[in-house]
Amino acid sequence: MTARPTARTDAAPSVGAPAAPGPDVPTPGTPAPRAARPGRPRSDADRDTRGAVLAAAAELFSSVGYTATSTYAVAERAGVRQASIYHHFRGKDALLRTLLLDTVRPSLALADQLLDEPGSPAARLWALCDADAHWLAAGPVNIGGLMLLPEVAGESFAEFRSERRELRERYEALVAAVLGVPADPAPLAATLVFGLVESVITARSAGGTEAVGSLAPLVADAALRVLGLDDAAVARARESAADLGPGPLLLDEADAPDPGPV
Amino acid sequence: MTARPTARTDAAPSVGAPAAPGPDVPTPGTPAPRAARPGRPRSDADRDTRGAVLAAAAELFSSVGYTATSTYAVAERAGVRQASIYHHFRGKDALLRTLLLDTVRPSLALADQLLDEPGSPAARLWALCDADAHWLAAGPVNIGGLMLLPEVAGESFAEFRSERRELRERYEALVAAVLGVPADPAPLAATLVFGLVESVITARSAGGTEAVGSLAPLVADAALRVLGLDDAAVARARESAADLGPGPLLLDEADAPDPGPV
DNA sequence: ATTATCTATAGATCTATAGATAATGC
DNA sequence: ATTATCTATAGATCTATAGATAATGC
Repeated sequence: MTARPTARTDAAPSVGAPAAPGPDVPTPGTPAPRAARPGRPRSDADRDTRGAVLAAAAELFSSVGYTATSTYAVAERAGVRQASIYHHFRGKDALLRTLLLDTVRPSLALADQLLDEPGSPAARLWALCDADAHWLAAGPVNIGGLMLLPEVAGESFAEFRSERRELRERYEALVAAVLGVPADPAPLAATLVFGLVESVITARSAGGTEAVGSLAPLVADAALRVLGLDDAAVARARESAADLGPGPLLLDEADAPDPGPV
Repeated sequence: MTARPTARTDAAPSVGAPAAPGPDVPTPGTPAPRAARPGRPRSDADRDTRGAVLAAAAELFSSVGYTATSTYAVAERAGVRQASIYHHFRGKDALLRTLLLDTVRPSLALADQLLDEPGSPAARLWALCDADAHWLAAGPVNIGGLMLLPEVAGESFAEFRSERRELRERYEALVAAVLGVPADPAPLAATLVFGLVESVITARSAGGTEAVGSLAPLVADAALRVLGLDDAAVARARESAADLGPGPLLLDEADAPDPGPV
């Protein structure tokens, strides 16, 4: 008889309210500048409906959850009607699938680049951890939270899981190289390194963006310490990581969301 | 028009099927030994409906998700009818609230005990990390996954979040003691230590129980390495942790689920 | 003709309550 | 009288499709 809890906000969106003080709470960033009128809208180069839908889904899925977020809520935040989502995406799962692949692919590309590069394994692992941790800490939403959603275990997201397994294998290869052991029985320590990087996600969930602002290089340092490197070796790796090509810098630029009108 | 995806299994529960090879997939552990007949059942000391409902909820919430798990699915797995859940719990959220508090409270009790104990801070932090990591790795279900559910940010779970914040403060105090710095501006390294312990959860989600079987002491070692201790200091802490009272042992006993009839 | 949006809705859940039924234990 | 279970269902969503509408761009 009672209403079941939902993400849907039928009441006015209370734009002026102070909003919950919690971390990374989805605020009504784009207050839906949409003409609720049938028919194709007049051409507008600045309007990117597909991107707006994806951005809204990223915010809501990562903070509220996948199943707990209705397509209605995504549409409202994106400034379109619920049914319009289906013009751009096959279904709700296609939204999450797109977001997940967009998240893992830049990391995988950087990992591949670093595996080919010359230089000490420690420096390259440092660079990879720093870049991934920074990417997770500094993005406009806690995008990494998408990977932790239990629904990602479903079959719709097998391709993402496969690419993520590949990323993990890159970490394992680099960790093995740092330890000077064969990569085939994957070193258990790789789990710890991978977990250190991922810990940015949960720290950000709990403490908000500011709690992880300067965390990335500490994560990278910690990864090498876990592998048994001493202070001097860690410092050396950190410094040579700076000379490792433009990978991390390019990644940084992708952080900023599309600012809209030019 | 099309059915929306759901956790509900209307078809026969395929008990004999090999089940998905994935990690920690909820298998029909207790195949519902229930008499589907109205009226209070005859007294049975071995029947623990409340416990069965909680166990079913833990399995499904941690693997499928909170919103994605229907009360119908919980009841089916527990061997009762959907409405019977409400005789034992106020609502679906009370299920998750109970599970979360049952998860954090033993950890918090152990942390309090270790904070009072004499002995080196490093040894006590080692003991805490090992116990928590073991607890997360060895329980019958990946219970830690409950903490990572996005729905836990909701107001129904404020009490859990508060207790968890307290646990985090215990970690911060121990980390500060190990580092020899004041505890008030909480050391950033505590985030890394906390994250290392939590990484057991995501490692288990991805790789199953066997992937984290022997991880706990490695996590504890890694926590101290992250704080800058060298091999010798870590080894010393690990050994003195063994003499630190019965805390971890008591916790171990709580792992086993109620085996049912005696 | 194609594309991009909207309105309306079918059909499928899902949660929580109402109320019947039957055993318990004072 | 109380407790523990069940059957049945009200009322509230939620997803995806059908089909109308209007601008685009060849």
